[in-house]
Amino acid sequence: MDREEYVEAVLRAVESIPEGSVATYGDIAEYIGQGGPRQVGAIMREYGATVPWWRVIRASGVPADEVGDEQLHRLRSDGVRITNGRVRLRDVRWDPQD
DNA sequence: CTCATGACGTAAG
DNA sequence: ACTTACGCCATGA
Repeated sequence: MDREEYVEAVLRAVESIPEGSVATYGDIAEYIGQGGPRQVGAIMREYGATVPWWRVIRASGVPADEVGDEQLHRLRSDGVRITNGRVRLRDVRWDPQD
């Protein structure tokens, strides 16, 4: 799998996250079966603007510093419960079969 | 080829 | 719960 294919795979995965669900960087990498969280983050930094980027968050449930509050606002408008600047992954974590 | 970097993750203190 | 360390590994200099 070359880089272009990898980029496409990441973007497709993110597009498939339904409203109301949230995935971690690691989830995306695992789903693709290639690379790791840092690679996914690198792709998001470069191409994230073209997909629902706000549905991808750190495993801790806290947004990446770069996006911060903007991400929390968008998630809340998706109907995701936010408590203390934090997403409850327990409740909303993406399941690829959706 | 070596080196630094980083929308990350996890363990340890 | 917070902070620090370290592992990770593709990418660019």
